[in-house]
Amino acid sequence: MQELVERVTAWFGDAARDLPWRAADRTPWGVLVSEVMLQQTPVVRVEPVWREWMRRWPTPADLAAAPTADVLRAWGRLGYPRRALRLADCARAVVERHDGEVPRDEDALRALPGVGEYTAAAVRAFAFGRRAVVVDTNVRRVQARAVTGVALPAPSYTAAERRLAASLVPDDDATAARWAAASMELGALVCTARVPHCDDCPLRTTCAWRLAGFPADEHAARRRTQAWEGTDRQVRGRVMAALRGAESPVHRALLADAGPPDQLDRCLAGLVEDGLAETDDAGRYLLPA
DNA sequence: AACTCGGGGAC
DNA sequence: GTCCCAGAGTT
Repeated sequence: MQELVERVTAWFGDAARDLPWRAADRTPWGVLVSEVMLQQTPVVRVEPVWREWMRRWPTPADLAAAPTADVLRAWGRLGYPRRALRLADCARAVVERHDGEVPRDEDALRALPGVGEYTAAAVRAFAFGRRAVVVDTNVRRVQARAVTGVALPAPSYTAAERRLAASLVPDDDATAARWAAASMELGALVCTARVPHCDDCPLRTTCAWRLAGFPADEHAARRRTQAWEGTDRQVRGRVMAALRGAESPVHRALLADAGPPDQLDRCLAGLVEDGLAETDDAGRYLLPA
């Protein structure tokens, strides 16, 4: 085994966080739910929502039968609520296509709503203990620094990164699955984006970025922070927060604080189009049944 | 390849 | 105010 893998997996033995979707009594469905919730959302915010979600809907069949309004309220403020719709669609697909059991086959996983390249690989590794090339934002950063010797990976995932990641994955299932969890954990806890904790890193003596003298990020100029103030996403978020909190359908006039009239209309139409909201016969807005 | 899609905590 | 977070789907 490569020394890189050995050092990181050994470190993981002591440093691994005690997360509920890693517990001995975890289920493949619980792992899948956690992965969807964790898409672009930090662990600390997901954990309490995941616990309540799994208590309420422990199996795909349970979630498949839940009203959309309940699903969206339970999703709460995790963000990107379309993920909640896809997760419910995913539960129905698991029930219909796979007799209620999360499939182990990578192609079958990828065919599920809300499951892309990363999530399919993560479920393979973490739910079933199988070999998979699991590359998230943490792994990209760890290999960019430790192997390639640059401060941060390119803005978008490249074929070269995928090839490098594949070359690092150990051959046997158990070690590969452990490497996947360990390399992600290193990026999340030590090899962090803003202020890396190199003194605590198991790779501090071999890290290519460190040995090169911590060269600056070459892509810094091209990274554009996503605008937020005044965007449709902000307005949509305000509308969804209002609908989640409402006990009865909401008249458009009561949503006027969410944004300027034209933008509000556009966002309302978009939310209806996305299946995140609907209107009653009086033209008021509510979460879908 | 570029774009859209939330929300909040750390700095 | 800026950055970043276990990405996916659409165009």
